[in-house]
Amino acid sequence: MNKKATDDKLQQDLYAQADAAAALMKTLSNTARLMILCQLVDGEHSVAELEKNLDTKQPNVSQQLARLRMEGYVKTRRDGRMIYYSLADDRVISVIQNLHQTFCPG
Amino acid sequence: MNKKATDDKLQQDLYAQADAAAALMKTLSNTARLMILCQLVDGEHSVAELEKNLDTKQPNVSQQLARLRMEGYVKTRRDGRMIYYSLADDRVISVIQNLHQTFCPG
DNA sequence: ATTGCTATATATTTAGTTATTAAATTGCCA
DNA sequence: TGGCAATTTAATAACTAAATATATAGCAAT
Repeated sequence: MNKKATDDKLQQDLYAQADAAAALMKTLSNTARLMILCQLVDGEHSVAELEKNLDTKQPNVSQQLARLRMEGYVKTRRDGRMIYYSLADDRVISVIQNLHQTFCPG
Repeated sequence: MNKKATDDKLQQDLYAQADAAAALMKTLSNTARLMILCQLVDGEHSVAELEKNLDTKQPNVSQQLARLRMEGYVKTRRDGRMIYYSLADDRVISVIQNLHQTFCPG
């Protein structure tokens, strides 16, 4: 593989990583989703618990949770009629913790 | 101030910070914008330099730069006919560096 | 002054997102 | 099995962003 080809491969990887990062950023770009993930950093919560700390109605919470599920950022566990959500992606934890330090210092 | 009022105030601050963080996430949720900001972490660059490493056309780069300017995340310096961009917000640097560690480890 | 390059702006079309209301599941318990 | 509670799904309306093409403006050299 010559120099140019190596460069192209590095560029491709860079784009792939940038796309992945941008996709995560898009997921975090909604206040409700961001706060859901924040709450999940310290462990699992039921939908009702999550909803309590959000300024939006329950079906919207559910819609955002559905998106987070589909994207693989959270996983669920059913116990009776309650559904408990928890984080399923280490990168999310890293980014959320960094955001907390950056935006809520002290 | 009673307990409830204190709680409300904390909640308000939390929402305000969450909104600010979500707004930054939205800005970073576009691959072109994200890569522009990545490039600026190690110092200022002209539009032409930035464009070279992007997989999009010039008007789009310009459009994204305009948005970054408007949001106060970058500042510009003119030298002749070139305009040099650099970062203007410390929180962006923090988040980008964290993303780099998270998505481009090693 | 006009050619060419760099940078930015505008317009249009297309696509995606968000929040809301209403209706539908799913599981528990009397 | 009838009813309530928790959650999801569906449908829609209002908003926001994207890409593309095209146009404008500043500067610099010949």
